[in-house]
Amino acid sequence: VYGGDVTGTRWLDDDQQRAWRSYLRMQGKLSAHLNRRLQTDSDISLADFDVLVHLTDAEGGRMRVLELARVLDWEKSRASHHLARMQRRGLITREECTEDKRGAFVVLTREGQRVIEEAAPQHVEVVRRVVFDDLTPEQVEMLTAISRQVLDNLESE
Amino acid sequence: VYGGDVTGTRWLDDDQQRAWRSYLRMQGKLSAHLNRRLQTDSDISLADFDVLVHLTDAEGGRMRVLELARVLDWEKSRASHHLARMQRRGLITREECTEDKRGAFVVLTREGQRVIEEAAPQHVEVVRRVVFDDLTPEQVEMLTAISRQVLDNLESE
DNA sequence: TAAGATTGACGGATCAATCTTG
DNA sequence: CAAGATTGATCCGTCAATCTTA
Repeated sequence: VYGGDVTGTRWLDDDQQRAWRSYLRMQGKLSAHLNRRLQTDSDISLADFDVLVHLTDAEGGRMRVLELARVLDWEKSRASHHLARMQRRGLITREECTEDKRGAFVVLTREGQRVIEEAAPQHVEVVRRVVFDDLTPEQVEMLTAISRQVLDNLESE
Repeated sequence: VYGGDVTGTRWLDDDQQRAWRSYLRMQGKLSAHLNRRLQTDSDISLADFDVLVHLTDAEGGRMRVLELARVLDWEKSRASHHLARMQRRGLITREECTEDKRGAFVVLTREGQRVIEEAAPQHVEVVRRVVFDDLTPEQVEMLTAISRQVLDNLESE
């Protein structure tokens, strides 16, 4: 379809089609792989991982729900549902916010800390091996440039 | 976390971290955007789109379920569930396979055909505008190379 | 009324179990 | 038993509605 020709639409040329199909295939397989590894190695999802990473980086291992949603680029309801599941599994807790009684803090538990410390090195190792070990510095730079260009274009859509 | 330094793990260097974070952000926003546009413009998901595209390209608009799952790189149960939903919405039908009575054909309906013909040009337009219009031919080539390298590495994991 | 957050309903994805035909 | 396919349970993500406090 990306290369058809029926109407006046401007389709993709051959190189662009090749790039687009490779990208789609790669991104699907890569995220599936990272998720699977994280799940089998550390019993968490990529989403759990991201939450734990951000909490670890935050002062006192605590963050407001909306702040977390903002940095992760998640809808607030997604954050709420996800945090509820993580709380059930003992990875985080909630604490009430005394200054603003509408708000809530998300707090990393001991167990959550243990899990992320175990998971992070293995995860980075996989990312390095699968993505970066065989890319030249020039390709790495280009990947950044391309991603940023696309992000820019998305902003102005 | 991708840049921490606690154990003997080899972490990512600054350029790699920058590239990885940009990529993750880009891929999340891009797929969200494409899905949202397809949903609001044509009332289908990206997954529906892919199914319809492959059926359109197939002889007689018909394909075996497992064949479809293979080209889309989906689990067979995902295919089954997804096709059931698409059938409920009238986009496809199932026909029994006379040669091998275990199997089933998935067939594009008139409505499915109408929908994909309406959706495709708009979708390609968005992809071109958001991804390709501002990339140099060199960057397009590099995107293909990077994607293929990562796919290769995934094969041998 | 708006901001911070949770809830419920529903479509989507995965896994294991199942059913039917080869 | 294996291959083609469906089903049910369960988890995830989105949307709209809701609840509470500012």
